[in-house]
Amino acid sequence: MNLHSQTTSSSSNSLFALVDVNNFYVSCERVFQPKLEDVPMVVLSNNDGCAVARSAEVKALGVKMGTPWFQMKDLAKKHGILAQSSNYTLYGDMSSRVVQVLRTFTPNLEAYSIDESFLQIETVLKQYQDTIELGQKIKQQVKDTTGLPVCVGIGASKTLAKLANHLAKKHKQFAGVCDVNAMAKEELYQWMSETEVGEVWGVGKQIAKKLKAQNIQSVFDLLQASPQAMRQQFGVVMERLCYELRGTSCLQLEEVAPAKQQIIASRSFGKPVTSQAELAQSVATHVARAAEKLRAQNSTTGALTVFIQTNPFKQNEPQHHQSVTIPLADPTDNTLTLTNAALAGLKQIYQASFRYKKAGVILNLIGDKPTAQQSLFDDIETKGKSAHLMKAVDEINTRFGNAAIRSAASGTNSTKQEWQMRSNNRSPNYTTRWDELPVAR
DNA sequence: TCTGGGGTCCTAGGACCC
DNA sequence: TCTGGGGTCCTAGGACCC
Repeated sequence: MNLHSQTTSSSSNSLFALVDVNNFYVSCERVFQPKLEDVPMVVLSNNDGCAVARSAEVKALGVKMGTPWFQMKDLAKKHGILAQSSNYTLYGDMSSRVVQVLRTFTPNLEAYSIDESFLQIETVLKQYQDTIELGQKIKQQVKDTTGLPVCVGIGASKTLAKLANHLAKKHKQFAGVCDVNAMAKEELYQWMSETEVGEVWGVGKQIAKKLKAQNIQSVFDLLQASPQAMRQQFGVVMERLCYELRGTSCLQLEEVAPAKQQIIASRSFGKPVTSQAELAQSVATHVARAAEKLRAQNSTTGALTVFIQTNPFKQNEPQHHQSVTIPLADPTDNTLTLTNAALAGLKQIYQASFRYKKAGVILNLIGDKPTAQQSLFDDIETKGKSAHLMKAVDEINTRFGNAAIRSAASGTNSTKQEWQMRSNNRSPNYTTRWDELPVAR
């Protein structure tokens, strides 16, 4: 159907910059409390559970991301490490300010995460002597406008830009800006052989372990591995990654964020919870937050999952991790409707004997009809029997996938049917096939 | 005593269809 | 003993990211 969906686009002359704020949460706190500059510090997760950001001084002490605060208290005392509770509203606001500054350089920007953006810079370059000058300018501009320190990595693919950014952060001689594209091959290979394979974007703990077992230790080793062989062992994502490392860009800039497929709202409890009433209260809160996010992206949801779980770290206590998915007759964004569904679900899975440590809800948006999708459906209806139909269906396919086509082709009940089908664990019997489309021929 | 909260994509395998 | 072939769609789970 869509021949292009599996292929990857490549262009030999793309150039990406990755701009990443250093120790983002810590840096945000320091902007508003300058006295914290140079103070070794961490920012803590909810309930002040564990460190989600560490200042350079703390990283130097070997404290890992996600270390529980109680485990590092001794170290903290010894080195005067300061802990801050997190303030996500503040970080979100600072994040958009940074993006705003970056947009003044180019509109071809992907806000990849709260503290990172990819920029496509081939066309911007003309105005600068070289990439390093551009990088320095970006760095200076962000610092002057927001007070936040950033590093800039540049490369021919997103993966290489990531790697460059890593080098810029880690090695002082780059002064915060590193372009692996402009480097002599020998120098790049030198850096690559000094960098552990686990640093590559997309190579996590598990894969790094397996790679090392076959003596692929460094980024350079991976560069030399055959992409086909890597695909055989680890799948298509890994193959793509190999090409990216070789400078063939396979991952495009995603300037407009695709609509979410899933919205999660969950929290750990400070203390274990045993009563259903207490769980119900937190579940209701989570539903309200999730529904807000849902409306913010102009969607409705066709199903809702509630889950509760015990403390997985308490291995000597009885464990319980239960969830239930509730299909909704009509897709909705109504908080009250969703709350009722969630509480009914909670009732089903709750067991009084357990000490619960976490509760949450997941809105599953597959089967919903966001605004953009709806307009395409309208297109089919109005253009009816013409070639436009196939074109519109094709466009829906590329943009929204098969689920959307089924919805489009089989009418307004499709969502309901789809969820009934899911919950009964049956395959659909209403799937409309290409050759059955009512008006195509 | 105390251990975050989001997300995505891919694959394997089963059910089902013709 | 033999036991189609080609395909879709779903779920669960694994791996990854920040």
